[in-house]
Amino acid sequence: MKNQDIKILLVDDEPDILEILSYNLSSEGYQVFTAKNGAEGVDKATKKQPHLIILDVMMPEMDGIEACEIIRRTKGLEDTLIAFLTARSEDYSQVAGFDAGADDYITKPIKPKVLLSKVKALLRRLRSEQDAPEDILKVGKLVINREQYKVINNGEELILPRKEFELLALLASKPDKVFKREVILDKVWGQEVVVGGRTIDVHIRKLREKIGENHFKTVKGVGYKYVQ
Amino acid sequence: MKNQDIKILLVDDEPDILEILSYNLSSEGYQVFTAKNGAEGVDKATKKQPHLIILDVMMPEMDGIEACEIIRRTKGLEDTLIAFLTARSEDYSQVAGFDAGADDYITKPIKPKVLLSKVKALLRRLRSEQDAPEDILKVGKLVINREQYKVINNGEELILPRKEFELLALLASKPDKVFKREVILDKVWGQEVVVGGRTIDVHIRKLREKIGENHFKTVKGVGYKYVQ
DNA sequence: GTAAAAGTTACCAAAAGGTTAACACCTTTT
DNA sequence: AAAAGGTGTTAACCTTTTGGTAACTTTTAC
Repeated sequence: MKNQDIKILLVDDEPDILEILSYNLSSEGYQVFTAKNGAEGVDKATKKQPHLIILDVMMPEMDGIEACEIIRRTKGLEDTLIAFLTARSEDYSQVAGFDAGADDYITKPIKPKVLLSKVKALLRRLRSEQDAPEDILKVGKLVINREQYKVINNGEELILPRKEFELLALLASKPDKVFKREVILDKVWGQEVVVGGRTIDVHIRKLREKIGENHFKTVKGVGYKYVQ
Repeated sequence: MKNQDIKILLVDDEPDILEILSYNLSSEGYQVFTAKNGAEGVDKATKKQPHLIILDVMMPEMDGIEACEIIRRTKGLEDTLIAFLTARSEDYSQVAGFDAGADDYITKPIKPKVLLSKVKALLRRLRSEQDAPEDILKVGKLVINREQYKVINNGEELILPRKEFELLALLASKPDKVFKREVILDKVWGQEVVVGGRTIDVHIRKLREKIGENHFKTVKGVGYKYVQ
């Protein structure tokens, strides 16, 4: 995404601050909108759907924290980035602000360089961020990262093919539990798919080769289990 | 377990971070302790026995990974949950950290929502490990784990073939109750299967060999029962 | 004492799983 | 476009485990 496509909303009651920020951000190519108080800020946020909102904490009538809370509860704006503008001394507001859902702080007096680097950092996050808590499974020396489709065994990073990964993830999700062959087929292959009688075995074989022979126990007539 | 009963230790050299984390966790009701460096962290961990430790990776003197390794080797803290605080980019440390025994990662900059959901997820693990109702049957010195298809008799672990396991599980499910031969056939073999007249006897014989002669009483003309 | 029921043992066939190689089918690289 | 490589599956063959039976002995109940 280019800077020209990025919308930033500034909310502050001091026209000087608005002007300084606006100038600096505009000259980097960002689309800049402004609002003079919290209420107007909320209104413009809804209408313009900005990517980033820079909110002064101290404002008459509706302060930044209150505005932030409203924005966070507004549909379509839950994931909008919000940075607070605050005087360095106002320590209390930092805490309260993070609680309200702030993503970062910009302290006054504003240094253009710092401002721009913070904005860039925040927008970088916008691109990469997935808010879902990471899906990590750890069993002994084995770490399975479902999000990254990656396995670390004894500190060694492995990339497994999908079926092997899913089979491993299933078995390791409950160490020691025996998973019946039918359950494995259901969870890894899906209930409609029909595969031969040796298919699971072959995949187990590959996992034993890669992760270690002794981690996969066979329970004859039932299925397999993962043990540490 | 209520939040008031849960102890969380924060270890970071930056007072700001400690304050933000502390504020957010306290307001959820958790008991929060803090330490300013790795050494102090290890010390407080030993004294306070927290349920969860949030450790900054980058700290002067003793870093988080070193502290983690020490904690993992400390008696009584082997099962404490440990989460690392790390900058998103430091990918290498993820590998090293998991190797050192970390349970999860929290990336900076810290979003209170993400932090709290991660903490909740981790603590959910703590709870489910403790009070998950496992499929375990205990009869005297005999422990039958249906989920793991495993039997422990007098502390000795046995792996029984399926038919023997199921026969034992059936009889032990109601100690002293006599199971008629027809009932045993029905439950263990299934109603369609036809087997010879000595089949059950042979399996009982094998169980007597493995579990102990005197636990299996014959009731002539009726069936068998398991007694302690 | 006798017949029915259960115990015992050894043996065997079937079942289950292990192993390997080959194959179609993709995807990526050249 | 061809070559190379990866993936998922199957077929064929091998090994081990298992479940069951036959044949015989012992115990129990009447």
